[in-house]
Amino acid sequence: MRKRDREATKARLLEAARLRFAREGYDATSVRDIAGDAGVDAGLIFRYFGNKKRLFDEATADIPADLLDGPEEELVARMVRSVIFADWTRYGGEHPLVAMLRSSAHEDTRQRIREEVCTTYVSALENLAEGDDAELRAELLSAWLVGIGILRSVVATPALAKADLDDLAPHVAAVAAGLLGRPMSGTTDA
Amino acid sequence: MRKRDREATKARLLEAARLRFAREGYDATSVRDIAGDAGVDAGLIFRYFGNKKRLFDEATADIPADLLDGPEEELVARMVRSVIFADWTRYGGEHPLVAMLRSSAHEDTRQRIREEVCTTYVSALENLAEGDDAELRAELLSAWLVGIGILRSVVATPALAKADLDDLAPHVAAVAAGLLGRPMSGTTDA
Amino acid sequence: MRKRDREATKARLLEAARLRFAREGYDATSVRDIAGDAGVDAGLIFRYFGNKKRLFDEATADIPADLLDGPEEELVARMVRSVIFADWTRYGGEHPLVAMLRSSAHEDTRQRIREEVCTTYVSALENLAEGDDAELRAELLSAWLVGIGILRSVVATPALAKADLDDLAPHVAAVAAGLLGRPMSGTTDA
Amino acid sequence: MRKRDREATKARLLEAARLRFAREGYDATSVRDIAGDAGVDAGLIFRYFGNKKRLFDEATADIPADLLDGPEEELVARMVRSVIFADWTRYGGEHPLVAMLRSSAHEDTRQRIREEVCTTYVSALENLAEGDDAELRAELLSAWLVGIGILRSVVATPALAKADLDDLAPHVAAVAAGLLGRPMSGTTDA
DNA sequence: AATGAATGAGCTTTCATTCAT
DNA sequence: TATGAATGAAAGCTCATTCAT
Repeated sequence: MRKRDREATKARLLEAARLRFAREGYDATSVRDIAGDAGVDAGLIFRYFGNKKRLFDEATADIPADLLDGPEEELVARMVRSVIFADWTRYGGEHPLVAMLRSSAHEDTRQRIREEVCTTYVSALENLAEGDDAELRAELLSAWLVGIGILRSVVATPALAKADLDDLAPHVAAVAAGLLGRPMSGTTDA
Repeated sequence: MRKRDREATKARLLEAARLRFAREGYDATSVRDIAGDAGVDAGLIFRYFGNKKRLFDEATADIPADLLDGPEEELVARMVRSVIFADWTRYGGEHPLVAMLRSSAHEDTRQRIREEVCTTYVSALENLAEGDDAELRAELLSAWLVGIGILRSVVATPALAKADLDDLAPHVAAVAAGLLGRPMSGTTDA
Repeated sequence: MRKRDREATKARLLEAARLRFAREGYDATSVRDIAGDAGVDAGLIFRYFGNKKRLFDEATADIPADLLDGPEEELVARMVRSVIFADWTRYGGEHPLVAMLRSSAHEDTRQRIREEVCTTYVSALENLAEGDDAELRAELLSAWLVGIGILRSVVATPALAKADLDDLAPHVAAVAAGLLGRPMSGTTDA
Repeated sequence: MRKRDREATKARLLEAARLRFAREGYDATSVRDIAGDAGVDAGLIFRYFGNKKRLFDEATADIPADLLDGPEEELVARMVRSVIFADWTRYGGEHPLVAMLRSSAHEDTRQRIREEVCTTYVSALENLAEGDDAELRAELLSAWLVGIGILRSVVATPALAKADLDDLAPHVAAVAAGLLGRPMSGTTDA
């Protein structure tokens, strides 16, 4: 029996859910796993969140988006940092989008990923792209970010897994410039 | 006659397994689904393959690799074509790697994807990259391919979903050149 | 004041319990339903009544019995009126006995129905029956009343569901007379 | 492990289901109870019947109706015999309709009872009733049969519980004649 | 060797009930 | 005392897997 503090318990359940869902995906995670991690009874999940799906939605709902704060030419660099160097401890060390891709068997989840990718990444990049087919180029750049996230944390290829932001900087600059048609910085100030 | 049937049945099971696993992922696919698709009893899966996991491994083992046939400067273009335009009917229309990522909840699968990505894509690209950190650059390019495959078929972002090879050609050339440090073609002959 | 509230809350819980149990039966009614209807926390049910079963017993304990007030020859007519035309709003519009039959899965409840039927209906009718096997005839008449209640409100057969007391009057007189061996009225004064 | 005979197992499950549902009602019966009674695993219920509700429907579907075979004036007597003296061992010793009333919390079941009562009892009796409001009188007689069944086996009132067909014969004749407006026999040949 | 009946563990979810505050 | 957080035992149902025939 726990601290009998509703908000704290909800928070612990969300925390545990985030980690499990991120690491193992929706189907491979049972509500008992999550409740066990949180140290409470599984029944509380249903009392507090209604059902497993809603817990998932709530647990993966808080993708932060402060990407727009800062100089335009550093946007891509900020995105790379966000995708692979930010502290996503709560999502098992991975970017939430990469984590959610684990659960992409369900169309619902795919739709949420799509919206997230489009509103957060593609639309921001689209504004920077010169010329026509800006949307396509923005998506191609987003694809790169997603691919980097996956290769680094899901697949764990050797070089990417141990690279740091400085290692990536020149390549970020090169690819971003090539796709957006304008010079971009590979590093960030922060 | 007996042997024939056995082999034919195994083949049908593998075929069905490939499609189901690709489209719905490992967890969301039941052995009964697969057996049903193949028109045989589920018991045969255990007789022939031992268990579900081994069926999965066998079903996803045949990623073909004729990528090296052809001019070097078209390698990346061939890879893009392979990732998103080849006829992966047997894998539900997606590249096998993308399909396998659906089932990446299990470390086993991740390992297999890693091996595949490294031996087939990274190593081939590494040979083309000039200068040091060739491996990292090869991985970054592989990441792009993987990301494109995912955004196109899993996430289905609008522009990528309807792009064809010609739309991508100039961007392929630009990015590949930027990362590999040498001029690359965006199209293929074939 | 404290006591007042406690009593008022108990009363509201009993009220809500009566309706739910009557309409949906014991098993299909949850203590949270009842507490919700009464606007209080479910815990109070256990504080006040001990457990669900005792709440049920208490909620269904007050079957009124003013059937004996009035002329003897109108007794059966009064019973019919009581069974199907009285205002059993508190029991979901049905006679409490019919409502309790919904919960007759438990022997306890059956016993309580038996006592109620025997003390309230059978014994009153037995006094009116001429000749021997008076008890049997009284029970047969009680059976009719129960059957009418059930067909009317549980099963909802078409003719009975829309009949009023006048439609039934001649048949009540005929059957009562046939079973009791003496002339009975089919209508009541009230 | 049992005899590995699908039909025999299905039959045993239906048998066990009939008894449990009849005695305890739908809600109070668990699929594990039924499977336990039948000596097999509960999973088979879902394999063979789909779900609990369909098992219930199938288990209670076989209400026989040979009531029309025989002389018209003995119809009511045959019905009484059917309701309370036939060997309903498979339904826990009660007439299936009475047994189904235990599960009348669900509108589905009520509807099935209504149809059964109307097509089997009311319509047969309606043909015998003279004059107008024949339907109402047929329903009133059906109500009596239902009431008798309930008082005898659910409530178990003393006189009815130990009566035999001969004890009831004169009363059957009297009530049937009173409601149908024509002489009826209280006994049957068979 | 092949079929499909049977199994049992585990899933999400509900519910009566307890107990800390 | 009263609130509501927490619990644990079931419930219906699915699934990979085994094994008699």
